[in-house]
Amino acid sequence: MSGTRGPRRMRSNDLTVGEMARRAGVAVSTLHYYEAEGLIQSWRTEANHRRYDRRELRRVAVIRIAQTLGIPLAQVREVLAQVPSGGAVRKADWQGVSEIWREEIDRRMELLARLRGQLDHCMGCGCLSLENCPLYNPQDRLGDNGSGPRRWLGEEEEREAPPDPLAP
Amino acid sequence: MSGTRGPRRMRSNDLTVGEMARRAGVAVSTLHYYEAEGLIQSWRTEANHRRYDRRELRRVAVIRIAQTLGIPLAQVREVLAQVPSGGAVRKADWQGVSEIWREEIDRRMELLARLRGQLDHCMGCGCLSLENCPLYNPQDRLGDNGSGPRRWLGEEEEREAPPDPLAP
DNA sequence: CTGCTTCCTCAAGTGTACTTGAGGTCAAGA
DNA sequence: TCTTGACCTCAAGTACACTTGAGGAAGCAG
Repeated sequence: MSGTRGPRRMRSNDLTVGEMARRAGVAVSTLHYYEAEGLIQSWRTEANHRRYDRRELRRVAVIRIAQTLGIPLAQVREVLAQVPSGGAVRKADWQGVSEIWREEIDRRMELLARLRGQLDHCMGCGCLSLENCPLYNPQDRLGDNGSGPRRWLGEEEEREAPPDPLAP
Repeated sequence: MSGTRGPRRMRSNDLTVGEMARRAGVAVSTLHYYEAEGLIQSWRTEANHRRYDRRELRRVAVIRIAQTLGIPLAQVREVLAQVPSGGAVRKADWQGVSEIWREEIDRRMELLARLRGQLDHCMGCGCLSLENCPLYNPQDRLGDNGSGPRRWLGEEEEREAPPDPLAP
């Protein structure tokens, strides 16, 4: 009756991986992964099954938001490190996270706005074919740092602080 | 004098890979890669060296813009396919691209704005800990399609059109 | 007790976007 | 002539964010 799919709980109201996965909208394997990466935490039952404090859901939500923004997990981890996983989570902690994220969002919105401007200007007038277009010749080199894919401008800026290649 | 670093050109004013790389702000290997992926084109000298029409620079610029936005190369390829690589490039072609991109940018800006709103609301009031938060429980499943990483919402939307998990 | 589902671990695979390295060609300058 | 630097190809490596698969244990329903 009260348990069409209310499974294997039988003790606290903590969540199983399956429940977490359903509720957070991610795969079970993703939660395993996040845990292995130190982004979320769980305790184990005697049978070695994971149990999650409901507050971990909040963390997963935040991680997902960040992913939507294209923010790498390493950065997410740093930010989340400010909010202790177990124990007394203060609202202020989350508000701190919110503010950091807001800045990130603002930064990206600004970038998008600038990009749109560039598109309108450069494409509209054809100046992309000329050398003085800021998109055309952003920095005279950008492509020789590090291995693997580079995600978004934030990363480059940290390495050698090359002024924003898309600056007006 | 006029050629402190004006190298191996000796015929047309087309660009070598090295020149392209410098001007576009990418690594030579990246240009090789883009070419292999069908995003840009070159012709070869007798020595089998690549030469690029200057217009290819425009393409690289566009690709880079798209990358900044996190748009996968596959999508970029589709869009660029509208603009023939060699031959008569009409300004209208590029304006078409510009418009598609603009939509993309607008979409993303809207998403960012909504995310910011969610952060302010959910984090500020703590509703992420409740089940009726749209971020908290986006779709009840999202994590079981396809392999590999999923980049951004656009991809999911195409697969099964799950209504935007971040809709208000 | 059988069957089903959920869970566990660990290793390996996947997709995207590149980079790195080995081994070699080609042309111009000291 | 020798060396240097730019170029070539092709295979393999790398980073990120996961997923898949093998092999097995736990727990509840009938």
